Amino acid sequence: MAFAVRFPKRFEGTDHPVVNLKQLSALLELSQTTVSRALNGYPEVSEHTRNRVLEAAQRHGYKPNSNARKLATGRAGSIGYVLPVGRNVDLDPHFVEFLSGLGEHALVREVDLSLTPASYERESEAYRRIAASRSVDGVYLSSMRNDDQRIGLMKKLGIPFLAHGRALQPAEGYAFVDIDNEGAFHDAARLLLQLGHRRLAYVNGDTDFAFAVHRLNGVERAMASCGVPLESLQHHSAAMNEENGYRIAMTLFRDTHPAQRPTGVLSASMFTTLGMVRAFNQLGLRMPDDVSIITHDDVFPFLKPERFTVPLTTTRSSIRAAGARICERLVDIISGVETEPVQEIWPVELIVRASTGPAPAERKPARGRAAEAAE
Amino acid sequence: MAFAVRFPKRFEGTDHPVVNLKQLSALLELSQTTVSRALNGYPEVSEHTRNRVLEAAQRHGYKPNSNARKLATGRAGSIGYVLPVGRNVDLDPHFVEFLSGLGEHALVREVDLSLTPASYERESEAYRRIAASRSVDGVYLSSMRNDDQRIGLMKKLGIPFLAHGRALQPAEGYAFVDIDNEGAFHDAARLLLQLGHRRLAYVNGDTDFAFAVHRLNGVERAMASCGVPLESLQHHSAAMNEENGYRIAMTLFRDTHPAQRPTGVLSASMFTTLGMVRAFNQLGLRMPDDVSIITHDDVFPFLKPERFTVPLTTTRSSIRAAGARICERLVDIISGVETEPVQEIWPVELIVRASTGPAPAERKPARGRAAEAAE
DNA sequence: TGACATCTTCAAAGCGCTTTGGCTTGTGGC
DNA sequence: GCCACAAGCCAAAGCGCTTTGAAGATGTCA
Repeated sequence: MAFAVRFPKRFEGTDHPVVNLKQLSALLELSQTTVSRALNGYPEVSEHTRNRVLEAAQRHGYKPNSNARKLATGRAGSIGYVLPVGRNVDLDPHFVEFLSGLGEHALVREVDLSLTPASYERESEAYRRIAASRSVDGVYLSSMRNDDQRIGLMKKLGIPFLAHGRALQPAEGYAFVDIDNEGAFHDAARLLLQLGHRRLAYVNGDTDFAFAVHRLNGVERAMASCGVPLESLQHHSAAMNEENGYRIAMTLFRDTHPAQRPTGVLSASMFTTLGMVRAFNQLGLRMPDDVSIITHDDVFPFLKPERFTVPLTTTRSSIRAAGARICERLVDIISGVETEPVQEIWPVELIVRASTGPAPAERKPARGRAAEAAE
Repeated sequence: MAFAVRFPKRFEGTDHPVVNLKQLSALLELSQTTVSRALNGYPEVSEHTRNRVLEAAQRHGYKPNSNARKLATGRAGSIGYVLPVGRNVDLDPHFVEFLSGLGEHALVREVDLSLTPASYERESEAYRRIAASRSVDGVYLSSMRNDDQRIGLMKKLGIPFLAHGRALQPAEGYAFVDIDNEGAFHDAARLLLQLGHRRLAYVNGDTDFAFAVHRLNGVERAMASCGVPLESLQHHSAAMNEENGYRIAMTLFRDTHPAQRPTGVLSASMFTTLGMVRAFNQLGLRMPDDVSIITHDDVFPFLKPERFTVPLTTTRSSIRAAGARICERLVDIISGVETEPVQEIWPVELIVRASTGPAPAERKPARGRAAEAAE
């Protein structure tokens, strides 16, 4: 409640002459009202006066004190995000891309982004504080969980919000921007099935998160409609990093009986795939001859699927674009432009590159290969 | 100056009963003064009263309005960062790790982080606005350039600040946290030289940034003290991503006369190295037999040097730890605990793994190999 | 007992802006 | 000539908090 640290009043040694509204209006021999209105574009001030005011403001470098303005208007001019922190909490590396997109639009709309750190356990407390202290005009949520508590909380607290992603069940009454994870992985799985793959593996993210469940649903739908038994899917769920990708690939390909090994793999992230490819190299498995792989790509400029030794087939959706869109819509929601909660689901492209190909020894149950690999 | 968007007054439909100081003090039949003091830990209020107040505040869910508090105190309770945005601007992926560290400490100190987006060209304008609008108590700077203009600007504007990294020349009169880039790359280069490597390459980041120059200095110092001519260093400078790593490795190893090819390589980032390793695989070069490589590792949990097929020798420094430290010191600077600008330079560990080994054909000027490779 | 210090509490004055309601002035219609 | 109306401007009242200066209550000492 109290600041944990006592800050001194004002910046130290700021001799920089900061002119405020009162002084500016005195200089102009106008009332504060008129000056304020002139600056904020209200109509009840003459063009002549407005120009005088704008010129003077420019010349004296007048900038309204943001805190006073926030107090007077009740608007913060910023959007909030509760940043999950903790010694063992890793932010998604795609967050920088998301931020880039968000920031790009925030620049246009002249809003700031306020990050409130909170441990997962005390998350709801952070939202309560945000609501009560009115420090932001609205928040966006991300990493939506299956039964995300935050949606109800936001409604209860009356905080305008927009979700990046959506919870599992009844997606009612709240606004979100999501991608068609189900469709993307359906299409990806279907491609593998069409190529003759019958033993599929899916290296998924944490299924506490709704996107992971949606994707799994997509895979299963594709399998069902091809008449492939769902039990044949080797599904692994873990944090999406290089390490787990490698580990799971080793489990799937080194520690599994040859006849059980998948020939087609779906991977939830580029980092996961990085680890899997390392495992493939180590095991001497070639793409796509021995194994086909399709990865979801959030578009990360530092690691591009087309730059892999074997360019990767991917389902692609730019998370940067999502960031920009979320900023745009959240501002619309806050400013009352968007009145009914819109639920936006983006289609996802399936981009075929060299990492996918026909299933090996399609018709005959892979005898030669299996024997060879068993050794 | 005006909000680009008109926000409605207050959150919509907030029926959530927000109790303010006035109401709380009325309930308690105390003055606002006393309640405020009780909550903020001032001594001039009796224990009994303080307890009553705290209990009532708790019960009614009182949270001070942050904007009012900011206005009254002149303190923002948050630290700022100007986020570089633009269609072609990519944030450093390590930023998420930095943020994690910063956030962890921000949680302890109860400060928020406010990101103000700005294009590179209008950066200084953003700082001016921050200064005039008093929206944050201080800022941190990162990606320091050789002759960074922001240092002078911060001083002129009177914004308390702390730099992550430092500018090149006279590092006087401002506070920073930096790592010993010079020493790190000196040590790394020296190791390669001690292993007999005589043709070194350094795939550096953009030399507009001071860290890149410091590192280059380190490499050159090591070479000089081993009596290796500086001209022999193949120095490439580019954005640190997979793509450039691959491209430059191809230039160095495929497009260069065998006798000129480096045997020891220094790489500025893990992403760069990812691309180089891809090139090595493609060219059939083995680490460390054909080429030794040392990479700088900021510690990125999604991509670990020890998880490469050939575990990488690295210079290591946790950027997450830097984030936490920067938050800590910035708050100290703001609150007046740190009075003189402290310049902190962290040592960097050199961690030897399998990607470094003796130079191939050390004594005899690599005849067999060269001929072979030439083919 | 009076003078004085100490402990609690309070009323009121900001912080710098926005916004309400009202006051002048000028214009046009009748 | 009078009224209605719009345009342009202003004084003052907030927004919800902190903090100053002062006052009342209580205790202490000579």
